[in-house]
Amino acid sequence: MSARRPTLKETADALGVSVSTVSNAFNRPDQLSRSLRERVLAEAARRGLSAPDRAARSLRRGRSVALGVIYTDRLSYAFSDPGAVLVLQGITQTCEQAELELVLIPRTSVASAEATSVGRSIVDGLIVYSVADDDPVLAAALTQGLPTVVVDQPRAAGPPWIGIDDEQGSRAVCEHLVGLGHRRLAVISAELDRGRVGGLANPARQASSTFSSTVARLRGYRRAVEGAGLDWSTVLVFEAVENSERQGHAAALMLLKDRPRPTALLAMTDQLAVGACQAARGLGLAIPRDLSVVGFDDIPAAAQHQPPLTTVHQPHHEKGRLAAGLVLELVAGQEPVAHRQELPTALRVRSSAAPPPNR
Amino acid sequence: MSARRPTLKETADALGVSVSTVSNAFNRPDQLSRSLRERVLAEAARRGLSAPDRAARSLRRGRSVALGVIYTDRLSYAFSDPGAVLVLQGITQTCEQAELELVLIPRTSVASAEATSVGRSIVDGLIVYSVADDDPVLAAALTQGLPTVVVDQPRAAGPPWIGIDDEQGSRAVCEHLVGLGHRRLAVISAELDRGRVGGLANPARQASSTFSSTVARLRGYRRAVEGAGLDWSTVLVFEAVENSERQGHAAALMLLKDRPRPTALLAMTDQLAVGACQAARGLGLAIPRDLSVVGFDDIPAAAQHQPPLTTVHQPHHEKGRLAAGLVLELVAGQEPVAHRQELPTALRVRSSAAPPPNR
DNA sequence: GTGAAAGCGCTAACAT
DNA sequence: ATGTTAGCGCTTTCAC
Repeated sequence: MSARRPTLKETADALGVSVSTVSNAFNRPDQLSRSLRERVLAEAARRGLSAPDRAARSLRRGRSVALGVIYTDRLSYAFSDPGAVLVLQGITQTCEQAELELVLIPRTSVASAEATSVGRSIVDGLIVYSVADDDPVLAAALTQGLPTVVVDQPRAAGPPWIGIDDEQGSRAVCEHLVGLGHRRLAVISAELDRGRVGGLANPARQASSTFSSTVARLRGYRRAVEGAGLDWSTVLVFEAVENSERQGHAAALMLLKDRPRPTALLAMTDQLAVGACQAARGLGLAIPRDLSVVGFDDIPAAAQHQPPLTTVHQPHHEKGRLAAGLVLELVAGQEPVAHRQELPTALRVRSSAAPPPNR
Repeated sequence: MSARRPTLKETADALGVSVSTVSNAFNRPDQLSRSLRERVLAEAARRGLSAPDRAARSLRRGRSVALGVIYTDRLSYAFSDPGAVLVLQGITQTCEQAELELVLIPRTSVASAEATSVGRSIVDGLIVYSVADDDPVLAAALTQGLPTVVVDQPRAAGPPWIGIDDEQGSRAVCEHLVGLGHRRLAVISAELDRGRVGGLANPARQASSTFSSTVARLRGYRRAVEGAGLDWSTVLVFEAVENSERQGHAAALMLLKDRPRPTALLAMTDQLAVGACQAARGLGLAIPRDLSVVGFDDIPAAAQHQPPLTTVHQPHHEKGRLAAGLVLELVAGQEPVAHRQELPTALRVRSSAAPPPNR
């Protein structure tokens, strides 16, 4: 690995021209004669200089050619969440078209100032994806004046926002269950706050949640439950500490201990639902005969699952595409057409939910 | 969105101290008194300056705090390939631990000099993942002296390499099929070259492939076929132009037209295999009764598939982790312990392959 | 413990 | 059509 990166100046000196000529050869072909430009580019290539240094260019121009993404907590989790992968794909697609790099920014564990750093010049705009209401990263980005859009959470954020109507979606699945005749329900919830306590969460803890999508979905369930004349306080809520089948499994095991046993499980994500199904099966319960399980997200695996999961569809890919497009508008200095875009969800009735047993 | 990003100088002036003091407050806490540091940091925070400008810092220091990834062709495809997603997750995990950003670098369609640009200072190291032998991007990175490691392809690359023994893996599945009694085989191949012609590929075209993993897998199949005393030229090879179920579907439709009909399909990826299964089913063929189908990769969906896919397992996640670790060593200036790491594959016998019918 | 000054590599305004 | 020049915002000796 050689030491120094070739520079414009070097190339210029070798050719006996000025740096700006070399710079122009790269940036403004029309500013010099065709032949000179070719000579310059050839010499540059020979020296391994395929383009001007990015850091210097960014510093000088005051902007880079990249978008950043910040995801809740551990960045690597984004890749184990099929929904997040689709969102990222949508974002990437837009970046690709705009020939922009995509910078995945990890959250450092340390709570230093550095930790919330999202300096301009390394990215021109930022997508803050699914972050807690009290996450300092949003404020940091905003005070820096970095063009920022929020995806999903926090819902109440000041900057442009793209997400779905979580409450409506969760209410729809829950009403479906209630409509089927279920009266004993239990919820497998996503994270309630950054503390991620996990386990059974009483109403007080539910109320203190700082993940606004979680809050909204919980509210949707609750509305449906109370709409059916049932008492929300009888509905057990288990907080999963991460979106994984493992947690869904653990949650179901816990919830199914309750007596009389719930006849339906409302999982806040499909992955949690899948894990719950496994747990139920391990307990000898057939789905949907002995137990109904519904999810949320409609990840690709939901339809493949046995039995196919009844769930709430949301346009992940679209969400990503639109979010990236919105940041681009912001970066370009345009006033975005739509400051808040709430994308529709749709109940997907498949076969993991059926009327409760012995009825 | 405010105009300018706050600077160290501004903060320094407001406080009546020098820029270097502010810089020290961020970078070398021990260089100033505790109280001054606190005052500085407070003032900085008030101005929305959470950290020094990244571009300026990178320029000055000669390095950034990021790794880059370049993936074949369209970056967004990486997110629709479950194997690639796992590799990215592995990479991300290592980045996270090292508190490094991950830059996904799109390939620009234009074949300009700019297109192959991977300037230092925006990334400290580069992972070139699954790229054609003749892809100019590798040479560009190398002549720039950017610490680079290759994952999967090209296999013969000069820089450190991490991948699997493709030939051994494909040979193993194919021998499995031959051992089951299959004599009429057909192959659904991954891309043969950057041109991506698609469709049936004769031996000449097969031989001209510039994707070295594809070449190796093809060779593995061939060895197994010839090892059984069969003639490779009777084995139809269909080139898929992308790794998708769709292409697998199209390929199978084509290959199953041949008479006598193949009794087994060797798909070079699980996604192609899944698509092939769908096509076969559409033709009224039961798997594995009427047709055996095997894949490669052992993506998570392979085991979930109906029927569970017989395939070749490879450690995607591990590959990503190790690759990122290797770049890190290079960046640190260390001579890497292992310059070439060939990770093991393992045949996973499940139920999508069985003895051929009427035998 | 704090400040002054040089310069990282580049671009863009201005000269020629 | 090409060159000169002044910084972009920061880090880092080196003085004090």
